[in-house]
This record gives sequence, structure tokens and C-alpha cells, in this order.
Amino acid sequence: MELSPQIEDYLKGIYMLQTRDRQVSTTALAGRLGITAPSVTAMVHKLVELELLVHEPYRGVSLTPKGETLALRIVRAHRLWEAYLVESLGLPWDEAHIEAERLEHVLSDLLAERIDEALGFPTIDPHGHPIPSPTGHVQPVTGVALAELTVGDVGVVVQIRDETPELLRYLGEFGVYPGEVILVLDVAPFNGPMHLRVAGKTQVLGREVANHVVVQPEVAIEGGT
Amino acid sequence: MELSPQIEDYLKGIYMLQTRDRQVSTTALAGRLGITAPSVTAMVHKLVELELLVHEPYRGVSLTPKGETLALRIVRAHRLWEAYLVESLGLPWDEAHIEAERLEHVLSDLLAERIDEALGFPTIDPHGHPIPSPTGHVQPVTGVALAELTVGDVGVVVQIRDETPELLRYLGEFGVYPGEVILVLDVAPFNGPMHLRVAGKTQVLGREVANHVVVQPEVAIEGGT
DNA sequence: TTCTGTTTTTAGGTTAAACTAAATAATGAA
DNA sequence: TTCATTATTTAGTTTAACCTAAAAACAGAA
Repeated sequence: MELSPQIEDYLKGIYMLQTRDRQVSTTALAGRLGITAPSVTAMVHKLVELELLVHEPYRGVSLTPKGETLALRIVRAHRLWEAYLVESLGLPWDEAHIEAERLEHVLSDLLAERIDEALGFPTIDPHGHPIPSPTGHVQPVTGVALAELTVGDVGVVVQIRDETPELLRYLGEFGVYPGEVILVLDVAPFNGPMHLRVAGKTQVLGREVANHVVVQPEVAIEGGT
Repeated sequence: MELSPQIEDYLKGIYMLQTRDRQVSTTALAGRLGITAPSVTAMVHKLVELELLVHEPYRGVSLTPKGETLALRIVRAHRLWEAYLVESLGLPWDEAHIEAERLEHVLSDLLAERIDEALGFPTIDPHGHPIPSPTGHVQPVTGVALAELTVGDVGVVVQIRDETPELLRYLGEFGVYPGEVILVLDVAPFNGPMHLRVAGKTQVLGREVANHVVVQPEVAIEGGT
């Protein structure tokens, strides 16, 4: 099935929003896509006709299995491109994300396989998001928000939740990448900033931002009291 | 200026056809783009309005300097992608061409620069076509058709004129790539096939195909009589 | 339970890019 | 020079994807 880039964006958008809520409101979708709500309703009708969505009027939409398969194809394309641009050209991850936003609509199965192979069949992209397999299998990433940790806790960064280029660039400056180990030095009260040890340096990070960083908590090597 | 992929295809198509004739008929353009003639006329009017083309009714169109600059941007994108896919992923050149046909519409200046740099600022693509510089400068490729050579002549392949995937695949099997040295062993009369020595092997190539291979004739090293 | 404000959908319109059918202009042979 | 053929353009439709304005449905407070 050959889909327009627009339809691909709808499917991907719904897939992303579905990770939070089972039903996606047309307004939420409109917001994410930067399109007015009436336009979204019209497109939803069309996608229902194509059996890619189920629509409960006034309650929201959800992907059919067929729709999800197609959505995963786009997500896979996006993340493969991101990984490839970072790996092969050394693009900063925020720029890679922006480029992938357009390239994801132009990746044949053949080229996807070649890139996948060249990268050694990675399971996650540079931000720690899982790369769906060609068959649509997704390896879930587990962990807790960095903001949940308390003083003395140690965690390994596994994912950056939001892919806003500004956030990515900001975190990149701090050295916060998947795989990095973070030690919580101090947590200010009233949702204040966290003092962290990252990549050998001390950094101060706001709680807002820390909520977008997912870490795998680690048991401290040196046992305390 | 942000152009639609369609407009980009028109500009590139006109540019390609202009290398043969100064004026490009709307019918020739329609044929190349796989679009009906009336549709082309309509689009031509629009591009004239945008000052990208000059149109002499019933005589054809030609690019304005502004139009040519934009056309060269697409040609550059296409050839950079081709070179990159062949170099970095080892794609066969016919497949690289097909992929580049879609990727050319999705290459930012920034990414183009990165790719150009990673490739070491090449001046030609895998088929020997010049890659326009960011400023629109084109290094012309000189040479004669392989079909022009006669028995005993030696030439270095510099370009494959046509980029039809079938032709590229066919020539690839014979080892006919830019840079390869060809020795003409025999030429059959009445436009018959040529017997050639390429990459250490003897090959037979039809005159039709030999017309699409551009070579730089070389003076034989071992002087004759 | 009723009202009010928000969310969602319906109605109607626009633009880009294609199409077919018909008309007009150019060209080359008799 | 005239006429038939071919090339090109004009006229009118269609489809996809968006928009604004207005109507309808829903949800929470009085």
C-alpha cells in the first residue's frame, strides 16, 4: 500500500500519542501535527474508510492492526535514518532528528535493510527509542524518570523521552546521552533543580528536563550502611 | 524559495533536456515526466509566473538563470545521494539511482554539505556525471562515444550517458565503470557489435549500448609503425 | 437538572496538480 | 498553395489536503 507523506504523518502521530492514552482525541492529534481540528476530522474519516483507524465520534481514534503496522514502518524509517546519520556522518542528534523527519517518508524496504545491516541491526536509536523490526516488533525500553531519583542514587541513561530539537541540543551540552552514568548529588526541594555528576562533571538540571530523561536505576557498587 | 517536489521534477527535467536542445518542447517534457501535455502546459504557465522559465508558445521553454540555479540544486542533490549510497552502503549504481530519485527532494543544504565533505568533495557521481557545486558550477565531462572508436583504439570510460537502471545494471555486469580502460579488439560492420577488452576480460557489446558510454581516447603507450 | 463553556464535527470554500476532450496553431506533403 | 497530420494549448473536471465559520455534542458547575 502506497501512502501519502501526510497520511504517514497522521499514522505516526497517532502511534506516538497512543503510547500515553489508548484513545487519541482529534484535537490532540491536530495539535501534534500543526493542523486544524476540522481538517483532522476529515482525514480521520478517510483513514477509517481505509481501515487504518477506528473512530468513536467525540471520543477519539485508535489504530487498527493494519494501521499500526504501517505506523511502525514509518517509526522504523525515522529511527533508522537518525541512527545512520549520527553513525555515518557524525550529525548531532538534534539535527539528525530534523532530517529524519523528512527522510522517513522516503525509505524503501531495500534501503532500510541496507542501512539496518550497515549499523549492525541496532535495537535503539541515538535517543534510546526502540527501532521496530521489519515485522513490527518493538523492544520496550524500561526505566524511571531521572526526576524520580533521590540523593545518592545512580542510574544509567536509557532514553530521552521528548525529541524536541532544543531539548536534545540542551541535553547534549550536558553530556546526557544513553549509556551515560548519572549520580544524583543533590535534589533541591519544591521541585527545584538536581545536582548531578555526569561524564566526570557536575551539572545542574531542572526538574522539568529531568522528567524527560529515562534512567535504569543501578544498585550502588560500594555498599553503604 | 521552497519548491514542491513536482516543480523540482519539472526544473530538473528541463535542465536535462536542455543539454541537447536550447528549447525544450512541452511534449518532450511531458514524455520525460510521464505527465500529459496539457498538464505540462498548465505547470509551465505557473513556472513562467514564478520567473523560473521562459515560454515561447508552440516553440518550447527554457530555464531562466533563477530556474537553472534551482535545477542545479536538485541535480546536485541527486548526484550527491547517488555517490553517498554507493560509497557508504555499497549499493549497486542502478539501485542508488532509483533511491536518489526520491531522496533528491529531501536534502537540506546542511546535510548536503555533510555528505559532500564525507565523500571528499567529489566532482563526479558514480556514472561519471558532474556534481554541480553549491554555487551551481558544473565541471563539464569531455570525451567521445565508445561506439566511435575503431579497432586498436584504447579509451578510459568517463561517463555513462543514460541512467536507465536496466542499462546501468547491464553495463555493471560487463565491468564497464568510469575509470575502466577499454581496448577495442574488433568492430563488426553494419553497426554490428564491438569486441572489447575490459577489466582483463573479453566482452561483446552492441553498438546501441556503446553509444551511451563516453570514453576519453588514449594514445597507445607502445608506439606502432 | 439546567446552563455554560469547551470539544468535536459539519458545511462550504481554496489551492495544487493532475486528467480528458475539444480547439487551435504549425508543419510538411501533394 | 492547400490540406491533412501532428503538436500544442484552452476549457472544464477531479482528487487530495488543507482552511474558516457555524452547528452540534459533551462535561462540569450552579
